[in-house]
Amino acid sequence: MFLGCPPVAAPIRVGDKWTAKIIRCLESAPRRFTELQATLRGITPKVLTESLRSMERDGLLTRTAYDEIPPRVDYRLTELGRSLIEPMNAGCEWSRRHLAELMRARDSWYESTSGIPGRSGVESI
Amino acid sequence: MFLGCPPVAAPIRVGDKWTAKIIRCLESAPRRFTELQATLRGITPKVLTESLRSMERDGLLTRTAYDEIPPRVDYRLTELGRSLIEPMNAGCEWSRRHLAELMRARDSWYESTSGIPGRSGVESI
DNA sequence: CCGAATCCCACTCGATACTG
DNA sequence: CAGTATCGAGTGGGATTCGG
Repeated sequence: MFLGCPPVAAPIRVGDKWTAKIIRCLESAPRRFTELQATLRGITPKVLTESLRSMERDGLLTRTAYDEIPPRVDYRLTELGRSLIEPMNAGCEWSRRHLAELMRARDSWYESTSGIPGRSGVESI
Repeated sequence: MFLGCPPVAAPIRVGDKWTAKIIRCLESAPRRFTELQATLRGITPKVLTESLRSMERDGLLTRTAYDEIPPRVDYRLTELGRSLIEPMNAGCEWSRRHLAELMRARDSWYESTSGIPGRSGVESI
């Protein structure tokens, strides 16, 4: 039925917990590991490393290690990574316009069913 | 640092495995449970039910049960759900333009590192 | 400073079988 | 037809500790 419809890698790639935030964090300038960790409050080094490696693998950012003591590494967006900002902004714009309505729907659902909280949270980036 | 930046519910909501596909499936007309199940090849009744309930809870679609025998239920997008198509299309457009580049980066990463496959697959909708 | 190693939990998703 | 019940695998993410 949807044969020929395009793949939709972007929401999947960006829909995880940290990728979008990392891109926002690198939008204006390259950052060092510790800067990212400080900005992304709550991320552990392991998860930050995994996320950065995964994004590097997909060509969204580059990792540059300087041979100094103490060691220094910085991460910067590639053009490919930067190009994701546009669809991300489309998602943000949707949230700006419609998130309140979604939250209202969710609240009235819980009122009427006394249900337990479900999936799909809301994150700020 | 990013205080005041808008929440980004859309990629999170749509970034799961089935939500985007369900929206595409309901884009042109309401569908019954079995129609959805047939179109979304591979989804199990349990997961389809969970997804639909979760989307109903968030006001993305409505569920209508008709008191007939055999039972009949249909699902249709709300205006809120329909409004998600626009940012979804932005993600699709990004994939159309850049997915090949991402896959190339991923391939050359594996060539150079003999690494094991990582996260973030690619889905067609 | 920038991670790697290890352990662990929660949660999503799927397979299978059953029902009003 | 439209689900529900149960079980289980896989994975993303987190806590903690250790190393170059």
